[in-house]
Amino acid sequence: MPMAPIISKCTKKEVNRGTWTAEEDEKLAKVIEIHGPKRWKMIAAKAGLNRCGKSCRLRWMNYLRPNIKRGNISDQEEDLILRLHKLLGNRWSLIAGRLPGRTDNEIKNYWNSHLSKKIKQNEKKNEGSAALESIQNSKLNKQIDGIAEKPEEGCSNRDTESTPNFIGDALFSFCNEEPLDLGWMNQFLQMDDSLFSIL
DNA sequence: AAGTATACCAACCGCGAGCGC
DNA sequence: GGCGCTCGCGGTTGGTATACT
Repeated sequence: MPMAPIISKCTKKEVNRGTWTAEEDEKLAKVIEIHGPKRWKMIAAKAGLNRCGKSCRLRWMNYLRPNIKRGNISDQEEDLILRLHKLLGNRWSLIAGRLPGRTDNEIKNYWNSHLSKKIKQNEKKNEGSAALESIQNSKLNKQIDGIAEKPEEGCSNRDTESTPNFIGDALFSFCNEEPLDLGWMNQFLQMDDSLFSIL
């Protein structure tokens, strides 16, 4: 019978909860600078924060980490979220991995507060599954207009036949690459329609 | 101006996977 | 193999800001 220690569940009564203060952020950042973003329990202790490791990790991942982009999700990012969600479902961390500077929490919040409503509205309007397509296509058309036909450099040596292996491979590769610029996004937007048709 | 509803987002919670002992 | 610990993920909650009546 697994009996996890109370402390690991962040339920210790005397642990701080709620919004982080600037002072706490500063302390946490300093410790992470020295020890790196791992061993969160140790980091929480070293920082002298009355927080559990889990809370420290979350704060770092969603707020303090370098290169975090906040707010103003662009049309292009929104479209990418819609498409990746269609491919991956609620795999927020995977989706966030394709959006440089965005966190899984932010994407999840954005989805729950904006996109899910939008989709529901459109489903009502269009009566069914064609709704999502219409949102995506209207946006996609705007983008595709500007996309050059030639493939991105660096992908030219791939076997581009649409075999199931290639698709799985491609998806896997997209999910594991370092975040790229709009070139990647365009490449993805060009090819994921073929993924959908086969999947 | 005051009260209420809604939107947004930061943070918490529970769970499962991976790892070392 | 069992156990404890750490980490990461996705769902949910709660506080605050803003809009509306």
